[in-house]
Amino acid sequence: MLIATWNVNSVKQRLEHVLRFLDEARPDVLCLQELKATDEAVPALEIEAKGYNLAVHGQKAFNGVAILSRFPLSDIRRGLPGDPEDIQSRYIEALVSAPSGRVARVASIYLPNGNPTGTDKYSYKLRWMERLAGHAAGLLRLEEPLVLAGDYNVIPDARDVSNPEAWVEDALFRPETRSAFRRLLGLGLTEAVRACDDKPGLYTFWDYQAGAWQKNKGIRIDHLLLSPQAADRLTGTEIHRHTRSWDKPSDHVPVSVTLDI
DNA sequence: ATGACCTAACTTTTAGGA
Repeated sequence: MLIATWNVNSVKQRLEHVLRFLDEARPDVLCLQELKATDEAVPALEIEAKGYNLAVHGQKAFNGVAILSRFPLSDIRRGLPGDPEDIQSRYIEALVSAPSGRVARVASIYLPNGNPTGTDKYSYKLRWMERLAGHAAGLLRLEEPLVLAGDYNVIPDARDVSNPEAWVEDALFRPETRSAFRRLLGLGLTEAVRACDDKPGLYTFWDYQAGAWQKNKGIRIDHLLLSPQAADRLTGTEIHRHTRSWDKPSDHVPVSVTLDI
């Protein structure tokens, strides 16, 4: 089972890119973030015409997440539990049933950016990460293949950024942020890309500004976290960097895992 | 070169992103 995640920075602006990726990579499941569209505004017919089922948690103008799947979806949950006041659409999960009869539970996550630090935006990010840890702990007790995929807005390590000195005060790289990410891993989750490759300079995002792509000034912030039952079946990962050179690209590229499910 | 972008919206400027 090939499971991919991609922050598309507007699903309406990026529809042709999404359809092209579905044709090229043939993912069984694709998690999308930053739809920047309401449920009704997501181009469902075009996606379904490619043979995908669609579960959406949209929002006007900002945020918005979705799960696309070639296999049936059930147990769809919209919104991260833990704060009834939180109306931002940043979390959706579903149970994917493969033809083999095996299942995988998959979540599409758009973790808050948190900048600037020292504001309520940063405390919201840290609170959101604590809520995610609480929810993940519950999911792990199900002891099933689980993939928490998305834009975490976390640079886990200095080797995941081209110029770490410039990022030390940034909400994506601050010690508290990285510590919260490590706590998530400490629950028993495996970060898929690092389970397969420890090279520095694996990036998933390059800013639109200042020629970041041309200079390869990237950061790695899009991750797939696996339960033990998923990690046991991990056979490979891929960062689909070539999509960053497409015309009018997203600033993020897709990342995928292959699981023997 | 302390430069340089992109998106949505009750749009012609502002907020949010990372």
